[in-house]
Amino acid sequence: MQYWLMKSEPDAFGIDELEKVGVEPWDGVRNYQARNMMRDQMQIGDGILFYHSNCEIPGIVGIAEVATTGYPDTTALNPEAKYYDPKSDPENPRWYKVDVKFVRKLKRTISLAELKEETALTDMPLVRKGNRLSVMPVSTQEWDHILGME
DNA sequence: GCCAACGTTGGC
DNA sequence: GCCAACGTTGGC
Repeated sequence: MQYWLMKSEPDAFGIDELEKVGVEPWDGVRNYQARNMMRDQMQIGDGILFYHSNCEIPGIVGIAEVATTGYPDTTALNPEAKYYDPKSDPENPRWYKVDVKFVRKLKRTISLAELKEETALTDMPLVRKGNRLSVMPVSTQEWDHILGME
C-alpha cells in the first residue's frame, strides 16, 4: 500500500468530473518517471491526493484511489488522439496508465501556498521550485500531515 | 501573459 | 555522449 499525488488541470479534468464518472483512465501521461510509477509501482487500493494545477488556486482538492494496475495507454497509438505519440509501438507500448477511482472531495482546497509553509512537507517534490512531475509518491507521514490540515 | 525550470530531441 | 535548441509545465 502506497500513497501518490496526481496533478490535473481542472479545465481539462477536475475532481468534479471524477466524482461524476466515478472511475477514469488516467491517460495522456507522457513522462517517463510518471509512467514508470504507474506501470511498475501502483497497486489497486493505493491512495491518491488529487491536485489541481494551472488554475486560480492550485492545491489538493480531493482523494481518489488506484483502481487498476498499469496497462498500456492506447491513446498514444491513435493518430486522432490529443496525446498521440508516433513513436509508440503497439507491440511494445511506450506509455501506460492506471484507472483512478473517486473517493471523496476535501472539505476545502489545501492550497499549494499552504503546503509550502509546512516544514513537514519540504521534501515533497510538489513544493519544490520548477517541479514538473505530474505523478509523485507521497509518504505515509506526508499523507497524514496533509489530511490533518483539511 | 510571462517566464523560469525542466525534459526531450537531434546534430555533431 | 555532449549540449544547444526547443517545447512544455505550471506558478504567479
